[in-house]
Amino acid sequence: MSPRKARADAVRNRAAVLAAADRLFTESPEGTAVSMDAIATAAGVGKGTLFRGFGDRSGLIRAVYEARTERLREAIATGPAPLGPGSPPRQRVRAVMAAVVRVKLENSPLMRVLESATSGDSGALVDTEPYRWVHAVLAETIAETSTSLDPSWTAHVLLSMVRADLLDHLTSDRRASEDRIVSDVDDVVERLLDR
Amino acid sequence: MSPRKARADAVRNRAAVLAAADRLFTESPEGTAVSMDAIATAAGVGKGTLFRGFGDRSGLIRAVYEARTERLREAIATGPAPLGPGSPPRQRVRAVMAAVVRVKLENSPLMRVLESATSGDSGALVDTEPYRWVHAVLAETIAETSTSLDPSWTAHVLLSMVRADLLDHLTSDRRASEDRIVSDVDDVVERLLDR
DNA sequence: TCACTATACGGACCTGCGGTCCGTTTTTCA
DNA sequence: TGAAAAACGGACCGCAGGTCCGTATAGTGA
Repeated sequence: MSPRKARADAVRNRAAVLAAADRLFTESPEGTAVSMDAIATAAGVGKGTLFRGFGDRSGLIRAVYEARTERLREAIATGPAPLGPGSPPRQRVRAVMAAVVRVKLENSPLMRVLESATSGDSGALVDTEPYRWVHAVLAETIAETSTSLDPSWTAHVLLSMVRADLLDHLTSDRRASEDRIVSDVDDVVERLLDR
Repeated sequence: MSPRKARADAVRNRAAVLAAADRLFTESPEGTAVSMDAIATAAGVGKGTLFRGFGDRSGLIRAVYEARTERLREAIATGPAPLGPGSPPRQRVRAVMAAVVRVKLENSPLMRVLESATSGDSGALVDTEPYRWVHAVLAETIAETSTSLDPSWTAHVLLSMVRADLLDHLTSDRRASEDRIVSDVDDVVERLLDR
């Protein structure tokens, strides 16, 4: 019944691939595509190994993304206030949004890749597991608030204003600093949760 | 000096290509890619003609998009109230947003293609000419409002909540009707422009 | 320690697509 | 009507995602 312990080389390779992919996505100059071959080569692994381990390109990207955001997800799911579940609703929504903005800005190339990789085929970003998860957390928290808006819709609105491409546009094309963006986002959150 | 009148066949072909592309993008089943070859064949034209006339794939998509939204842009730029420039600011923002939502919902496949085609390479949706144009109109109109929020940022927020993929998600996965979405959008607009 | 088997490996290979190129055809204009 | 300018179209190219299968190797039982 026990399906034999996972092979050591497979585990090693998976880690190597994730590390290489993370590095390439992050370092590759703005708007440069990163091919699967490049990732395989950088990881010192055959292409077959990539596809066996992650299914397809978007699977790999998702895996990298999940590795990068594991800590944040944990902090939100089980951490202390203001991110964790114990916090007062409004504070929590604001804290979560601020954290999301910071993570997206700090990993902007990866986030761009993620968001455009998922929007290509049938599965939109919005149908993605991580999106659904944050959306659910936000919606539940918003529901505990006194706002008269629909919680689910409001959560979508909040998340849509922190899409990676928009954030990127604000930091590059304009003079907006990270703090400024966080503060602008916060303004909108307060508006929407007021009343 | 006068650079010879445009050739009749070129004009005919351009129209045929636009029509074929529009039809294919609109009719192709959810999540099915439409290749340039397919468009060329459907238009009864060689592939070279496509690329000569529109530069590249995203150029073609943009052209189709612009043809489809010409009327709306005109109504906003020079039309009567509530869309046109004469209207009271808050009314105008609300009207523009409602019109945008309706157009996006009615042309959802095309809008999806447009938004993902532009987000692929360096140019994000946000750097696109049509986006910049609506954004400018909204920002200017918002500036005439009594809101304390930053007009440009607010305009970005408004536009981000009507991205095609989100709208699609709301209509398909949930039970949200077109009217419901328009009304939800309107709620947010009012919140943001209040005070 | 030594088979033996399940599992993973890796890179040659396939396919489809965006984009280019250039010999041929059509249109325009004098 | 003839010649030049402009457009045509489809063969062709390179690249990237994804598959396949013969080979290598980690685990397992004796």
